[in-house]
Amino acid sequence: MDDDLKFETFKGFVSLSMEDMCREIYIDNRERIKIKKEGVAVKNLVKIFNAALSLSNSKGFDAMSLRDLSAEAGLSMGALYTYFSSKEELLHMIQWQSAIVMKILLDQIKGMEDPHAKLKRVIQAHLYLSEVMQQWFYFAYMETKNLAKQEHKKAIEAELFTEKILIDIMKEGREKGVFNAVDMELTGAVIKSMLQDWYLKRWKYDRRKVSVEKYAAFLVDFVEAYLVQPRP
Amino acid sequence: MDDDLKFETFKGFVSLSMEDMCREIYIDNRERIKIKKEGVAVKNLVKIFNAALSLSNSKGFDAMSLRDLSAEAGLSMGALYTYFSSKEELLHMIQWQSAIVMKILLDQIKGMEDPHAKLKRVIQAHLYLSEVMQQWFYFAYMETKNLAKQEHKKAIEAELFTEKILIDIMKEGREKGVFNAVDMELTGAVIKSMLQDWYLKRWKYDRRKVSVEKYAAFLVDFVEAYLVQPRP
DNA sequence: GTCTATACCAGGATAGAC
DNA sequence: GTCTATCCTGGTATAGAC
Repeated sequence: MDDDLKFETFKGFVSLSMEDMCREIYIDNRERIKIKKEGVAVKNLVKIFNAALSLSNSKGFDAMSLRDLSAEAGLSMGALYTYFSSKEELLHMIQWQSAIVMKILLDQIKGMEDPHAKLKRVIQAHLYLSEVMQQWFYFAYMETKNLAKQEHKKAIEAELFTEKILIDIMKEGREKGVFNAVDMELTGAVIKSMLQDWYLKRWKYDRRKVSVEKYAAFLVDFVEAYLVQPRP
Repeated sequence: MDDDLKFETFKGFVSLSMEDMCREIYIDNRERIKIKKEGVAVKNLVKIFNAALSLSNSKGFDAMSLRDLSAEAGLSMGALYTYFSSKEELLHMIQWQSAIVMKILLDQIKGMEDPHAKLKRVIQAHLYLSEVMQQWFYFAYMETKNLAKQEHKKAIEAELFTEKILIDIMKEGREKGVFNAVDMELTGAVIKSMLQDWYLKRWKYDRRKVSVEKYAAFLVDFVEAYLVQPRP
């Protein structure tokens, strides 16, 4: 099956480690960040974002005090403020990154023809992406409500964007006669919810020792059963 | 179809309005609450919980200050503290209620024999329940992380409890030979995630004008397709 | 039973030494 | 570039008048 994407392969060609992310954040915010040596800045940003994600994902961004953050990151309060000018700015920096990454999804299905293969690929890519960046995805989901109105709207659009990709694939499959006629909006919505479950309930899948590849294979089966079932 | 439960019917025999909930909370906490006239107490609890759910569901429980709450509920700070003795106690009072309600689910499938009917009923009942108590379910999901360790554990058990119900139905169906052999843990997990999506993404389903009955019918179809598909 | 006034502290943010 | 010391707002909580 050449439409099958392995997790290891995927990890090989995306550069999304904590350091990759922090370097990108640094470059995007060169003017605002007071530290000018890239090496120093990236090293500290890694500490800051690791600490920030870990703390806010366990107790909530709002409940995380900057003193907590300072202790966990091993930097003083003063040092923190050379990387962002307010707690809210920190929130936006984190939120922003996870949104940007979505474009990777689109790349993954470019040039594919077969709707079955395309559906499978988008499910795999979404899960693999959220596996590599679990903390970022979890944060983005849980802290949406804390965003300012405009940013909040953008987050909602990001969710609908993924659904749109799914719906387009279903439409194509319908036109080519390989999928059933179904309510595509609802189908897209529930697929999305099952994709999200993977990064929202890691405690559950970890405990049960379900790998991301297994979950992906299951999900593809599950969805295909509905899309190609023989109808009476 | 006599296994079909209408939303209106369901609403008729559950008593879960805001006033019902607050009366129950009052009775459960008679000693702690300083106000002794039931009529007065329930009236104010309605105001308090309405305000608390609305505020915390839009900005997060932690971000909601008691000054906010006081203004929204139309009661002074002093008055608030006659109903609970700390913000944390308020959190627990809210969290506790939504857990208790779960037992209604079990009642709903008692005495049913056919696995198909049972599955349908549990999906409908779960969705209807979360429809009537949307704010409570949303709160319980989003604020789990703020709970003390022990309470947090209880919340997780509640999630696994619902899955257990689903898994038991699948087992029964498997034994009776009416369902396929599937990975029941994974299937239970994704059904749960789709049930949760209904109360977590109300903005989406409202916007698309999807009724709870329509969503329920869709979900039943979707799941059945997987459980009874002809296998090669 | 309810309010106002106030105590007290934690949190975000910054100035200035090193 | 980083730290310590400090400012001050806004949060939780309570005392005591009505």
